[in-house]
Amino acid sequence: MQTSTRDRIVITAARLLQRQGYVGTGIKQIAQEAQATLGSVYHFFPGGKETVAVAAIEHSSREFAALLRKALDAEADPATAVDSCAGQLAEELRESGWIDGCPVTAAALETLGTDSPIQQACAAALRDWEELVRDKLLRGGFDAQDARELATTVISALEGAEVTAQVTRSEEPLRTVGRQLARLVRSYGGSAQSAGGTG
Amino acid sequence: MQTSTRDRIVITAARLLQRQGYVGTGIKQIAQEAQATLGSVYHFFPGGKETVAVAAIEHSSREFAALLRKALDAEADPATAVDSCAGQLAEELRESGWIDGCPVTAAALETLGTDSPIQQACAAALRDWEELVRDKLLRGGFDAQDARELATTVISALEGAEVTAQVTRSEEPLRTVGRQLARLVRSYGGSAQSAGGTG
DNA sequence: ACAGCACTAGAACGAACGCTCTACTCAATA
DNA sequence: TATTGAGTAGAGCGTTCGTTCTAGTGCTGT
Repeated sequence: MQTSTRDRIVITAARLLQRQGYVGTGIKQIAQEAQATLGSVYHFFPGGKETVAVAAIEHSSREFAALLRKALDAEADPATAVDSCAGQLAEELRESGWIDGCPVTAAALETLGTDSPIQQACAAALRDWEELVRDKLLRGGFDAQDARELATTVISALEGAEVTAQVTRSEEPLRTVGRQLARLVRSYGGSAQSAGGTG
Repeated sequence: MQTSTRDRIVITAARLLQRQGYVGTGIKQIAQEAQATLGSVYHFFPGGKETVAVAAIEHSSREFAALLRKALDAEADPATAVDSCAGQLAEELRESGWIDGCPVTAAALETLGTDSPIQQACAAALRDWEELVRDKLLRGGFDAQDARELATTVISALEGAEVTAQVTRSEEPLRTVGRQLARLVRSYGGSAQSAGGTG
C-alpha cells in the first residue's frame, strides 16, 4: 500500500468533511472509503470522530495554503496574483463537479456555537490563509494596515464567491470576484512598487 | 397563541437550519422548540424534513431580503449603502453571539452534490439578494454590466465576511469588507454624483 | 345529535449513528 | 517456541434519526 492507513483515513475524512460537513459524515463511511476498518480508525484516533475531524481539517488547511502560496508566488503583481487565485479556484471547482469547495467552511458553520477543537482548527486555517495574502501584499510594497484590510477582504470574498459558485454551479462568481478584487487592490497606489495610504 | 402552529414550525426550523445546518437539525427538535408535536409537523408538511427545510429557507430568504432592502434604501449613495449593510450584519451577528449568520449557507453546503429542492431554494435566495444590490446600483446610475459584477462581488464578499466573522467571533471582517466594498464601488465613476434622490 | 374535518398527541418502527469490545493476524524479539 | 505489541476486523451496545401509525380533541355545518 502506498499511503499508510492513518494517512488514508485523514485524507478521506478531509474530502468527506469538505463535501458533507461534520454531522453529515460518519465514522463508518470514513473507514469504508479509506479502505480501513472501524477498529483502525479508533486505533489511530482514540479521541473519536472529533479527533479525526481536527486532523482532517488541519490537513486540508495545509493543502489549501500550499495551493494559495503557489498561485500567489506565480505572479509578481499582487492584484494579478489575487485574480489568478480566483481563477485557479474556479477551475478546480468546476473539475470537481462543484462539490470540492472550501475545505473548512462546512465544518466551521456546523460547530459555531461551540468552542470545540474543530472550530479552533477552522479559525486557525482562515488566519493562516489571510496571512499568506497579507504577506504577498506587504512584499508588494503595501502599507501594513492596507495589506491587512485587503487580505481580510480577499479571503472573505474568495470564500463567499466559492460558495456562490458552488450553489449556482458556475465559474462566473469566482471569475467576477477575482476581477473586482484585482481592481480593488490596484486602487491602492496603482502598481506593485508604490505604497497606498488612503485609509 | 399569536402565531399559527405552521408559522412557528417554519420560523423555528429556519433558525435551527441557520445555526446547525440541515443534517444537524432534527424534526423532533424542530417540533419541540416550536412547541408543536411530530404529528403537527407531518400534518403541515407531508413531504417530511426536506419540505420543512425548503419552507424555512424560503422564509429566511424573504426575511434577509427585507433587511437588505431596508439597509440599501436608507442610504442614497450605493457605496455608503453597501457599507451600511455590512455594518448592520456585523451588529446583528454580534448580538446573536456569532451564531445567526447567513440563513442559507450552512444548508446549501450540505446539499451540494444533490439537485435537491433545498439546493434550489438556496440558489434562488442568493439570486434574489444579488438582484437587490444590482438594482440599487442601477438606480445609482451604474452601467448594467458594472452593476451586475459589483452585485455578485458584494453578495459574495458579505457572505464570506459573515462566515469569517462568525468563526473568529469578531465584527472586524464585516467592518473591513464593508469599507473595502464601498471603496470598490466608488472606484466606478466617482461617488453619488448622479441620481441623488431616488424616490 | 352526529358526521366531517383540521389538528394534536405520542408510541413504535427500521435504519443509522458514535463508540466499545473481543478476537484475530503477523512480524519482531527472546 | 513463546510472547508481545501494532494493527486489522467487525459484532454489538445504547441512542437517535426520519417516518408512519393509530387514537383523540375541538370546532363546524346540518
